[in-house]
Amino acid sequence: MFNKFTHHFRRDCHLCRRTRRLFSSKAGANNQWNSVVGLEVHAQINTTSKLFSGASTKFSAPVNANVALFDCAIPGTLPVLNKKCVEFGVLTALALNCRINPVSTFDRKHYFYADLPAGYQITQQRHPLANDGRLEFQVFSPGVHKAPYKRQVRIKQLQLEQDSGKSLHDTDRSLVDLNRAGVPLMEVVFEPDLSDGEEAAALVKELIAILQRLGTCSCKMEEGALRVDANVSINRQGEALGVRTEIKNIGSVRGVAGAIRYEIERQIQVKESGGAVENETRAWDALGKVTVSMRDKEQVQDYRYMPEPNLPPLHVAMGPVSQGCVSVDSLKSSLPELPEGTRVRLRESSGLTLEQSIILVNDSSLLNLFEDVWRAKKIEGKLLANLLINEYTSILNKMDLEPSQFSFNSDYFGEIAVLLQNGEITRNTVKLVLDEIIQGSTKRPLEIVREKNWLQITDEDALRQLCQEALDQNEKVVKQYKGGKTKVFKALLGYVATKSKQRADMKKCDKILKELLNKQ
RNA sequence: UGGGAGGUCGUCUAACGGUAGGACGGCGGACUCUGGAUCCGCUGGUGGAGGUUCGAGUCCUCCCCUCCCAGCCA
Repeated sequence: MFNKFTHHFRRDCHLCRRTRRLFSSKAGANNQWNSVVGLEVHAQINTTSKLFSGASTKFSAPVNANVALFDCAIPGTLPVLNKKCVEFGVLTALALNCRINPVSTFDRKHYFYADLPAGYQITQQRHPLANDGRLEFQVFSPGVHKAPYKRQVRIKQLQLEQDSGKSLHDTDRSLVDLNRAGVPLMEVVFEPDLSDGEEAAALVKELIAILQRLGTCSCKMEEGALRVDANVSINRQGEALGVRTEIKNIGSVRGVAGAIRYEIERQIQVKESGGAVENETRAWDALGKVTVSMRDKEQVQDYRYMPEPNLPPLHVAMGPVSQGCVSVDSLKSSLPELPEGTRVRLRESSGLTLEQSIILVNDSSLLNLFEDVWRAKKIEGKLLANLLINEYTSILNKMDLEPSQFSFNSDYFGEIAVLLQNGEITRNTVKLVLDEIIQGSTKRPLEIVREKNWLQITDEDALRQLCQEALDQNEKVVKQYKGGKTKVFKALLGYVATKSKQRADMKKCDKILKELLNKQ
């Protein structure tokens, strides 16, 4: 079930350098180790008010501005469950193919810390909102894995819980900000079905894409709206699973891959040198690119779980009669198309490649533009996708714009694509026309092309004339070519391209030039 | 981690998307020759993987690395 862990040596990889250094005295090859990775994801639910109080969840509010009496545990205050949180939780669980539990319950998880005024966190330990999901995702990391491949991970459970407050440590004192206390959280617990950091990062990316499509979480990791903890262990092929460590403080998708990659290597080194991996919590240090043991988490603490007496069991309606409960059926029917569904559809009905479908789904602006043009014009999908991914993105980059910051007229874009598809303009001209329009021209592409005389030159005689001129004007290069240095052929083509102002049909020129050279 | 700037022979530095050049170093040779001089020749490079293109150092995606500024570390 688990893939063999292999890490390909790269000279410029710091990890490889480190590994090689530490292994230098050992004959240890690391390729007989399996690595097993599981994730726990905390996602803040995208509601305007908190899980059990009416306080705002706004991120950048002044310190302690979003605190209801309940949030600071004033005696006598009671929790009131936010229905929206349940709906979003169920919606998310459905998207993750979970089994929704008709009845779930809340528990108190006790621990002592300054930013937890009640002394306990309300969570769903014993009977969570949903169980037993599964998610398929593509692992696409060019430069690490050659080709994209598919992976499936099981979801153990999805539960609702409160976020804690935040402590700010000064040099001589600590301050507490309770704005985050009670913010709704969905905790998604994945089964350890992954085998390396790249897969884990790909899973997090897919989860982010899904949550954003559903609108149930902003997924801004830099704001802590989505936090990932990873469990990592290694074992020899065929043997029992190893002792696992838990990694916290992973602040980015890249960090997910980096932290797990490092931790696997670290555990291999520990075991290869005769040591034992400890069951401990480690923190990812993104600067030093290492995981370090968190001393304060050394003692296993007893959370003293107990049922939350102030909240009744949570019922959700499974059938057609909802009786005021959250209705699973109606949420199910409101599920939008999920990212993987879009990718499959793009491949099957528009003929895109796997990579094209992944890139478009990663950017909703590009995707929308693609869909609009695709619906309106008869254009080959691959050609259109490449145009968007390469030429269009290139121009936006040059202007320092994100795709979402510019709204390109899809009608005009379609016209450009048709012009290219029909061979009326060259790919170089496509960029020029795109540029004109982004710079503010409101004319139709066809009009621009006509006005500027940018139509492609395909006439054989005209091209032959251009090619002959290239030979006549570049005797030295021709001599080099005849002498066997055939790569100078590019220089001759370049002459033609420049002379024609990039309007020549270069495929034809390539053929004609070769003919002329062989004739001489 | 975020924002900014970068990554081409060992080093420095060029190449509207069209033959990857030059300088220094290194190696070899020449100069009737001991010069730390001069000249000639050779050596050697696009951080990585995919993609677009007739053609990629240059365009697209992702990854890696370096520098600057600001953070973070219940």
